[in-house]
Amino acid sequence: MPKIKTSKEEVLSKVIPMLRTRGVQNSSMSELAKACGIQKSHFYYYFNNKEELIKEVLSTVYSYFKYNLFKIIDSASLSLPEKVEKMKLLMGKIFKASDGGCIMANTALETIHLNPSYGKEIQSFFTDFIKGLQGLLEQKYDSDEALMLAEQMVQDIEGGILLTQVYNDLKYINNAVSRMEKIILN
Amino acid sequence: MPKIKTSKEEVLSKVIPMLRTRGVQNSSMSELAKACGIQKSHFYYYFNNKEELIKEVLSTVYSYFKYNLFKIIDSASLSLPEKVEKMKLLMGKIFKASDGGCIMANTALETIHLNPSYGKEIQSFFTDFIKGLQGLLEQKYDSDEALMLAEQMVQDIEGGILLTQVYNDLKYINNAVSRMEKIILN
DNA sequence: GTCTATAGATCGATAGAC
DNA sequence: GTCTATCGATCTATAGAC
Repeated sequence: MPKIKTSKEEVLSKVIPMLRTRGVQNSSMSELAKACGIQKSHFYYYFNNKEELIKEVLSTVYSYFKYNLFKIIDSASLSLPEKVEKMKLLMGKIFKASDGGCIMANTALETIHLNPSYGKEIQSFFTDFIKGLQGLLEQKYDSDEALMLAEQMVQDIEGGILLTQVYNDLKYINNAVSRMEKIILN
Repeated sequence: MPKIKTSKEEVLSKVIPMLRTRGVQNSSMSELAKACGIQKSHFYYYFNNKEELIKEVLSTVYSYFKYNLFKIIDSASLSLPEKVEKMKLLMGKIFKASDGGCIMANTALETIHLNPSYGKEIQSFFTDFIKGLQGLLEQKYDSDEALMLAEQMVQDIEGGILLTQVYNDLKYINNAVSRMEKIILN
């Protein structure tokens, strides 16, 4: 029997798009395992239970987002338009609308009133998202106004992700991103 | 056992807040029945299956929203500020953030990639929501710009409902509503 | 592969209104 | 005696977990 090593990272990367489209409650451990090409029992070798799996998924997404976001924002070499362009690419990766939208928003709405244990990661994600945009805006606006605008942008984008899925039409998320770009670049 | 008549409407009204907070998948027929003070089996006297129950819930919410929305928008006797004020009240009823936010958005994100049968009602809801706001805006903007602004408002509000739940802080939805008010009233 | 709990769903029975 | 609202018991499938 050849031992093919499946890494935890590999499992997580296969599980994330599944959870993003199907949601937490609608994804059974069996389905998730099958999507990874492993036995369900092997899943419990990596994760003690489903809740732990979800937590690791959320913290994986969060870490990835946070690292790349601040790499852009804090870069000394990038111009503002270049930063905006890279932000758009990053958001495109995180918010695959055709693929279920924003896993943070989806998980928040699905679980927040039932299992608060995911709340910390979700809050951190949105806090950093807002902070990142605020940072870009502070080149042209004072701190308070930058914060308010950043919050508005995140709301616009998340609402756009919702409508994009409801109507299966990318224009809503695209419009939100255009508005963001226009305000940041003046 | 005495014969106490429970109406379908009564059942729906008790089930709606439950579904709004807990979501579709997280609300079992037993729990829903218990919340109504009836046996699970009696639920199937009113609804053939869970899917039918959810459909009736969504169409109840949609009908209520649609009727009241256009009663405000199309009123000949109300001034624009009065209309905005009444809109705010209506939205407050539909989007009880402390009670789970927007059942249409929640259900959309939870089910859209799994059970498209709820899609029609959800789309109609958002279409009317946008149309209503567009109607108010057309007193001051041309039709195209009014539509774009209305879409932006809905996205801002829905994103605000999300953040309000994530942070348990009403400021996000309140800010979105303030922005809406300001733009409509100039 | 097996455990246990629970999901959605169905059935038959019963108590009263007509 | 039938019709209507209700309940308790039960079935089958599948969930998470080991």
